[in-house]
Amino acid sequence: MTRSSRSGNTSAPSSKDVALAAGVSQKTVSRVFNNEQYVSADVRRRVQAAAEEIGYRPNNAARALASGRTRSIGVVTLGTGLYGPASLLVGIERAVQNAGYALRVVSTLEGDPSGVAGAVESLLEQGVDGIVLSEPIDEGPLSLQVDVPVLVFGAPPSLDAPRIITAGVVSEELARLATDHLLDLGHETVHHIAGPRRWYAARDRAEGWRKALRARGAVEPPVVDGDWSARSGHAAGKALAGDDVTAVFAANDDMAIGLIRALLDAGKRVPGDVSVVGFDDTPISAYVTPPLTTVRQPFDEMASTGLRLLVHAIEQPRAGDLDPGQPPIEILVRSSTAPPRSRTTSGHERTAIPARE
Amino acid sequence: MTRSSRSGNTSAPSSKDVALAAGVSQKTVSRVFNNEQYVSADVRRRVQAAAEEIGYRPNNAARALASGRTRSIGVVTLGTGLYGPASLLVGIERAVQNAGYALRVVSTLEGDPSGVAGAVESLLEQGVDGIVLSEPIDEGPLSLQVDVPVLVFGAPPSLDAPRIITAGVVSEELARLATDHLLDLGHETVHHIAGPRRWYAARDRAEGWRKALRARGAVEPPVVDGDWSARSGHAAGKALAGDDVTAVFAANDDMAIGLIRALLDAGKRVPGDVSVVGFDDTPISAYVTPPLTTVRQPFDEMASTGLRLLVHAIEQPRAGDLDPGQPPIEILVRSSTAPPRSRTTSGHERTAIPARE
DNA sequence: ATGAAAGCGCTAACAG
DNA sequence: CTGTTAGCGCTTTCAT
Repeated sequence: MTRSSRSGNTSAPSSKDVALAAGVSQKTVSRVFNNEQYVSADVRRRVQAAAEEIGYRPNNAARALASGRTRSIGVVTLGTGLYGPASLLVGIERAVQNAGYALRVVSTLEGDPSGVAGAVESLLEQGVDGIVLSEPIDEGPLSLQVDVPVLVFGAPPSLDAPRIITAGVVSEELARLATDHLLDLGHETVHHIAGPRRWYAARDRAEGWRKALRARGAVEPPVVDGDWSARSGHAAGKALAGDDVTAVFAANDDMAIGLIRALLDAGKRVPGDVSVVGFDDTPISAYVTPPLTTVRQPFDEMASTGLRLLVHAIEQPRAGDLDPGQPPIEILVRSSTAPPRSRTTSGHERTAIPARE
Repeated sequence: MTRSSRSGNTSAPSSKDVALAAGVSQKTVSRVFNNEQYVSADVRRRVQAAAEEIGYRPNNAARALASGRTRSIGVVTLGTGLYGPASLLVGIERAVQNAGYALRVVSTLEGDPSGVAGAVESLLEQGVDGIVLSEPIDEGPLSLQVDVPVLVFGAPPSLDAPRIITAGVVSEELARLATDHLLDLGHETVHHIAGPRRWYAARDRAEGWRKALRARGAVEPPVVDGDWSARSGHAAGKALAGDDVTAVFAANDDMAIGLIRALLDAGKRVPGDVSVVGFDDTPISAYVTPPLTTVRQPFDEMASTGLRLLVHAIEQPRAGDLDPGQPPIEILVRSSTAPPRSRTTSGHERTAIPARE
């Protein structure tokens, strides 16, 4: 507990110090701290006691240098507070720790062209056993020579790595689910407020929406572009409020909320005049006015599944890839969606919507 | 086994390989990559070309081992998607990178008693030059022997470190600002929906609210406990809707939104019958119904200022502490607050409750 | 079941 | 301006 202050202000104790104190060789200390076999219980105890006594902490830099492995995973993420990326990062954090790895994070800035390549480069210098690319924006093809496995959320970029794993891309299916819900309620078609086109997620969601419309032979209204912000949803709403729009699928909840705000300001009722579906199931979406029908991405599932695959690729370099499985997806039907007014008598009071699926 | 034979399939190239290729000593390569002076421009160019040519990347583990420094900073954060902690983490990420350091993250789980100590321990093993404790929950006193400077957001825990820096705690002032705003509008008193008491931020906000009330001699209604979620704000709203409440300060925007939902459901109008102020300025707060009056924490400022101090402590161990300065704070007045409906301004003054401190 | 020796790739002193 | 010589604290390999 107490460090000898007087004589040895000589940096942190090393395994050699522990060995000396325990009366064993340095290698034996190493064995104990790596849980290797062939150490007698007695020696193990002595070493542990000595280590505790002098406050020994293994030095990971030395470990990494000698072994070539760091037991750490690096993640490249967009440095933004947006709900999707942030939630995924939280899931990755947890999954990395659960797997017994340390986490190094490098964040990129939207609009920085060399961002992703530089971020990967920096992780490689730091030394990581695997990389998670949670970079939602298409910054063009990367050509990187990476010597560790890479887990990619979003579209796989062109990079040269021993193993590339793609995980949990469900935006398209969720968008179909959302659009189908509105169509099922009887709306003739569904408008779409999309995210920025450079985002993979925005493209996937628009694509899912488009496919749902086509499958029913519904007309495909022009996409309204947003930037994920409530502000942009609000602007889109002002544009849409004049038309005879009855149903809108917004590519995230924030835009849906801005949209609803604009609709209400324009004297429309939601869902009386216009039904709205969001995307994300942000924590407040059930409590806004009206409570928002939305779809939920299984971030934790995506992160833990993805990480399982990545760790497998790290630890069994020659084995085949595991089956990623299919993450569960769901739609949360709340009060922002209803059949179009023409099909009901009174549209504006809080009507209970039969969940249909 | 010798490395770097012509076959080239032997692990990564080292600075020795670069030296060989450039016809200089290994030390000179090191000089170039550390931007040391006293390297002729010509040699510098040759080394850089050779490095590029053979795809050399410095090995940070070796660097760290030899120098005792890692140029990395570790952060302990609560593994949650909550707006506050997540926003602060984003700010820290950016600030750490701007300072030229790498970032290691360890997240803790709410309710895990040994979490923070274990997290710090793990960072110390990984090797970091400084630590950021962005742990919003009071898990009781820590007694840790840490040998690097520590930057703390929230209350300083009891730990033994060469330098402890506390940064940007402005919750209390912001809470006063929020409460004063309602009082200034003419409300007799202000109710408060608080966060969980184990959170420093919750306590600070409740304290700011309390001080504002006392300063005016307003009665201090019992605190309503929430858990930051819109759901809990909703529950609090149901409880409050029966009483003759005219003004509420919620400790975050999510609870404010849940509260408003409950108030509206109970037939109250906001701000007609009840004024509500939130806390955080979440991105959607301007677009909910009604647009929410709220206060904003300057996360980016807090992070960059804190980090400046931390880096200073790392790089100038013997210099005094820098002046943290005061982060700017502001209230965003939107449409959820108004004067009380019956400005009857009864002549009877309420007696100030005796201050207990 | 334990130990000795030899580096991992780099930086830290010193030379020159 | 450039090179030489030692390690940093650990894992590896090979003995015992």
